[in-house]
Amino acid sequence: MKNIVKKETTEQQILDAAKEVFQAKGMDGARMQEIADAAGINKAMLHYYYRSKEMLFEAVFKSAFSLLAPQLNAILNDDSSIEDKIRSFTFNYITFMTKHPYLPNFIIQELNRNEDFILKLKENTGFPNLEKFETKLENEIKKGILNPIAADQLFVNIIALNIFPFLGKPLVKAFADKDEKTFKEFVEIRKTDVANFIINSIKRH
Amino acid sequence: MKNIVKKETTEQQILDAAKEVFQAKGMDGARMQEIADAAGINKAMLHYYYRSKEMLFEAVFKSAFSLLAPQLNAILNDDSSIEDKIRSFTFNYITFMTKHPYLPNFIIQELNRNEDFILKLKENTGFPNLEKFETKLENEIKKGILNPIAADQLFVNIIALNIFPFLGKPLVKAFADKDEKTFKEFVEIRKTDVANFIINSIKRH
DNA sequence: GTCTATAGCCAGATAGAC
DNA sequence: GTCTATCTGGCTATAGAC
Repeated sequence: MKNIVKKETTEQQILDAAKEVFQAKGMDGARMQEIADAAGINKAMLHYYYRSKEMLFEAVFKSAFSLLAPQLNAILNDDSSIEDKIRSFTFNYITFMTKHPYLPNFIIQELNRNEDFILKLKENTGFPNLEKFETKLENEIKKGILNPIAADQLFVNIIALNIFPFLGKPLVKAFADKDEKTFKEFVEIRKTDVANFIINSIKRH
Repeated sequence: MKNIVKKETTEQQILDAAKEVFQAKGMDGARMQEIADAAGINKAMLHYYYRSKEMLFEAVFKSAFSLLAPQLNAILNDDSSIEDKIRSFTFNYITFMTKHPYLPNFIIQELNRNEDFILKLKENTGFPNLEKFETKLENEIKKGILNPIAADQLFVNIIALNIFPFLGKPLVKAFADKDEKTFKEFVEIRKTDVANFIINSIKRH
């Protein structure tokens, strides 16, 4: 029986350190030396395990995106009502992002830097798509529960309202004169307010 | 009388080229050589006019932000009703961004990279603030025209819905299966749809 | 003001000992 | 597998001719 001590493999230590540095500095701003220091090992090890900076970055990026995709699929593919989807997504997403504040900016920035990444991601099974969401939405509109709205527009509205405060955090803090503490409170309120805002707009009165 | 030929100064040529390259690649990804090539002049000239890469970047950044700020002030400081503010802002902003698609991503990315920039910007007069918007909003809520909502939350919702599709363009294209043409149509629809979406949510029925 | 040439540095990658 | 030392190329910045 082996000791059950917290003994991560070197490979995993590197990946963790790389996540931290890449997410804070981006591909171009990150330095291999800084990643090595953060991992507490030698720079040569990075190349031993991941061959090149580019390949290490891709490993980090895929790992980051694979955290985000299930969040989106949850709203797109479960069977609850549109209203329930919106409420649970908003709450879960903001809770999740509070724990990973660098994540949205990292993904957006790198997707804009290199359009090919998105093609690689789409090859994977489990890449989010709107089909089920659209069917469900049209159904509820037909029933008169919701006002007419296009599925793509509604979906983009939902993720815009949830993601933007994290992307534009410095802007939001500056415009609305918030420090770290009041920004946290601002985001906390959104866990329920954003869903109310959306539902108020689309629900038939 | 001098010839009225299109003869920009070298300094302006450099700034234009730098805008293009910095906005596409970011501070870390941009290369002085590429900027020189885009300007059709020598690399040494960049340093002659702007001293260093950092200073050239700051000139570009300030110039970019000074395009964005008046857009925001328009909604915050004019005297029309909240509903009219939202309708005109949405239309104007999306029209403007269609012509400067790299702008939002550039500003957001660099603000996240270097938090000090926002402090420098706030020193300028004309930096957007919510005071007038908040007063106006509270007034209309009191009158019973609008449902209660906090000014900061509403303002962030408005800019989120307008800016996000440009920030997350690769994501939006991938999720909703759009090419360049259908993405343009999608954005075109938002010029009026986003305002309707917001007003529908906050207007008293 | 504009160019060519080059200094000086720094980062990614590898060779090779252990 | 892990380290130290080093190669190699590319980048910012400047010196100096015109």
